[in-house]
Amino acid sequence: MDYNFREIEAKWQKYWAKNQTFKASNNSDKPKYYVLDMFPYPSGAGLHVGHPLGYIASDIYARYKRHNGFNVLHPMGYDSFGLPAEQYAIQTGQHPAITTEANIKRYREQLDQLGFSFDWSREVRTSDPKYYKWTQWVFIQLFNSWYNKTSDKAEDISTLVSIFEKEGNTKVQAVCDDDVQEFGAKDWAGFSDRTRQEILLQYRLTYLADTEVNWCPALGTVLANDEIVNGISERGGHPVIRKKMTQWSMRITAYAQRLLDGLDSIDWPQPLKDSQTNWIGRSEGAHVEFNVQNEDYKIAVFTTRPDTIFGTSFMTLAPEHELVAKITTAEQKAQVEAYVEATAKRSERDRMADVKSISGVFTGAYAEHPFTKEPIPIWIGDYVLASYGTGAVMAVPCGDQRDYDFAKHFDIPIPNIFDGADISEEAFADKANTIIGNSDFLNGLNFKEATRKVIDELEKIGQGEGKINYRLRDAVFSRQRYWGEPFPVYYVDGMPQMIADEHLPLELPEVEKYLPTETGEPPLGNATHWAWNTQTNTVVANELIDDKTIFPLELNTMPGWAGSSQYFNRYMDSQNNEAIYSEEAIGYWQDVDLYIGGSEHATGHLLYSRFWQKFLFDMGIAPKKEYAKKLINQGMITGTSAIVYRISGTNKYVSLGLKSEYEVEELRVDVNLVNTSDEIRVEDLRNWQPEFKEAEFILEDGKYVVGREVEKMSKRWFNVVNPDNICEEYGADSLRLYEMFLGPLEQSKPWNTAGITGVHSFLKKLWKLYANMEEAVQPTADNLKTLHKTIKKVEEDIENFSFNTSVSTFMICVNELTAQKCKSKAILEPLAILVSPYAPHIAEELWEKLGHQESISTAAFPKFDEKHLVENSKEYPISFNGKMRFKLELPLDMGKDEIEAVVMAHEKTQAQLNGREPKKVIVVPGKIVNIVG
RNA sequence: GCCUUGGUGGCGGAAUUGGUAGACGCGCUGGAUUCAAAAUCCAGUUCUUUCGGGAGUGUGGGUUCGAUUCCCACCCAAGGUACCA
Repeated sequence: MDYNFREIEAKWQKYWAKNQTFKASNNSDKPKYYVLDMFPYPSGAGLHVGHPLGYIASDIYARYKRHNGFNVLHPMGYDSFGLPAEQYAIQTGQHPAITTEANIKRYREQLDQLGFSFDWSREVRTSDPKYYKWTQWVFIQLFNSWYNKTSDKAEDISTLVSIFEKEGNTKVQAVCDDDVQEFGAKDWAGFSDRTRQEILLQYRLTYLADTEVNWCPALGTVLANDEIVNGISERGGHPVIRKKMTQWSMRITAYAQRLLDGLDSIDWPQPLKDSQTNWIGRSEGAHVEFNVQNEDYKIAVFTTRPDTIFGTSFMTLAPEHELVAKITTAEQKAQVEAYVEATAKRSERDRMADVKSISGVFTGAYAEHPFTKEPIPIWIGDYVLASYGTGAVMAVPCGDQRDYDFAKHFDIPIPNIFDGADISEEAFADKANTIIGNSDFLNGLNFKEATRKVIDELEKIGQGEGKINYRLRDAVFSRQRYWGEPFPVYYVDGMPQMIADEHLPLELPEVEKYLPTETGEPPLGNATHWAWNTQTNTVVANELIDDKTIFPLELNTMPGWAGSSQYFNRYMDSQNNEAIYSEEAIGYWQDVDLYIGGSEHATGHLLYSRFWQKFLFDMGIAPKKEYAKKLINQGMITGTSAIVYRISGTNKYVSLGLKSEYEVEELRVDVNLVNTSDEIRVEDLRNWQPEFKEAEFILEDGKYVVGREVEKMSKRWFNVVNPDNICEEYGADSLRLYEMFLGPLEQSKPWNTAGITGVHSFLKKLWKLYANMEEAVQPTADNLKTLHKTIKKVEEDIENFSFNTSVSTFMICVNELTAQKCKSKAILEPLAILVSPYAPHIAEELWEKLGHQESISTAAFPKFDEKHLVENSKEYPISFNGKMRFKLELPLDMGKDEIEAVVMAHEKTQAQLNGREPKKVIVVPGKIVNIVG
């Protein structure tokens, strides 16, 4: 009987679903193992062959762990809030929930078709109110918390209130806004309720703040940096300005140090850890305050080089700095204002990317050097960013290249404060070789000594202190979108109030239009029923708002990363409606053992989710500080575009081999029309798109051959390959094997469907092997050697996530067993288990043929036995000067001297030496012989 | 610029601590089978050669009996990222 993969795969997919084969139990005597994939955004385009790469790898690992006696949790769900569904809604009026539902259905069909061992009973969807109830719940917990630097963890806000009642805020060590006013216990007692709320908001882990955003007035919305090209919106080409907006923020900066420290405890790829480290951007230095001459203002700066303070010859403020308007002199006013306005039009990314042009304006004001009391001119320049540090720089041109360039450009003096450094051409930034000179009490000191000394002196005069600064900023958590989680927040007298836990979820309201309102409010401003009745605890019509018992609700929604920040924990008990998850569930599963996903999430999802986990840990809601022990990045699969060549100015197309004879244009055509030999059927092309209908084709050898180009898989290049067609033609097992066979999991690699015939015929050969199986036949020594060699290699490969080499190993194994005419059940039975994580359908079918009633998924993984691999001779490579020239079979127990004697006496050795006398003979028993000379 | 990863036949890739470079598969060539094709099977396939051999893992050096593997310098590609003070 032939290998009928269509029948087999359908049969076992049905079996697994019916028997809930992969349903994981929350209590078991077996050790637990949690394998997690990054859940997909269900886009309208469906899955392409790049998506399943990581899912196949994690599925192999999950199945392998089951064979090794683990209780495996392997869930899947959907990150189903997002922009594309909203864009589609704006265009068509179709509710995003409907689009999303349809897309999920298609994703599910495609995923099912690939035979993954997911426990679908635990599925989550971030857009499902039953799920986002808990996203809202975490938000409320964050609101009700503050960060206590003394205990170095988040605590309930009530502990902060009792500190305020006892002693005010002068002593408390808390992470909070920069501009909090000091108050005592008496003050606190006298504050109105509203004032208290305002103060507490400055300490909460999620808080309202005015944040700078890229505002596009024409689109009525905020844009991300990458949605802006050359200062105008990518969509529509409208102007974009920097604008302050009141938004929710997450005080992730409170966790900066712990997020950094935690990296040491997790097995994540080093490049990923590096990018998180850089993103957090810890730098040690000093906070220094400069007085403004003749004014009562102070300019605070952060510097990593306080040792160079005597080299300060000017200061630069970010154009947005709040002091700019206050200190600018009348003569400079026009120039400064023009510059500030020009800067507001540039995006932050723009300003940062432009390294070459130097611009800035003198404010006319002077600061005063803290030690020399000399005047220092204050400039503004767009190379200083308001959002980093204090938005002001003490410029030391002799020690910093940017300051140097700025000084040169504007003819500002460049005093040299380094002993023996030449600064005629460029700044001297070498900390290690710094000896300070020309700097009063710092003279003769090196970087470390000078830094310590200057910080001491700054503290003495009350104008500075040592400080650790982080590049990491608090994360803006508001989005002016419809298709996201609503905030469980209503406003009383402008102050945010949380809806009580028991009334969650607060569900998204219906709206007529998904665009911002005419007054520039977010889409939820279009809702007619979006007010909170505090008596009935329900959403009611807006016209009922009386600001006594009925209040307006928050109009922003949460960002994309909200729903993905704790989903890995929710899977542990995803159907629980009473709690985010039960203590028993998380007590059993603890954390993710293996997480597989793309590296593009390095500083987004993978950082924010670590932050939430640490918060949940502080609150006693999660038992682990880090939620994923091990993480692996899968590489991207690139597409191989197909190109046809049109003779310029005609409707004639010429085959690849003949294109050099003409002047041609390259056109990309659908790769699915091309066969494995890069030939395209002209008739198919005519039917594909109207422009080819009447075209003329110039063939070579009666064929039209296309050109190929490797590039990102994208609809616009027509190079997207869907798994569906491949499953139909070759089966899921072939696709699974082929995706793994392509190359190392972490590397990006091009897709070319042609090669799949190799793994497909491997499966056919495997199938054939079992057709002649005979129960009674005893395995030969060769059979056992082949089997155990394979067990050893496959086991090592899976442990090392080297799935591509296992596929080769299977091929070698089947080739050898076929050559040996192996019929023994004692060999074929364990072989089926070895193959099963990779090609589960065929493995189940063969397992059944072997006479088993139960699914192969729980069969124990075969045990490797060294004794079958013991050899007693070795084919020694005989090298001359390191180059292998011939081989010689010798017993493994032969000694060094004896080997040398045999080799030297050999006729081929003599022929190689051609009369020369060898200088040296290296013999490594069991490995190699090398003759030098 | 910086950080990270990578560079091996026509292609995807393999080579476990430095020890036979090119496993395995695709493609290609030849053959068997077939009326023919598909499918299947067999043989060959890094380059070069005077058929003895010689060269060869991005480039140039180095360490070593021996380097794809270790060290130094450089080139190229991909991804990330910053006027970060």
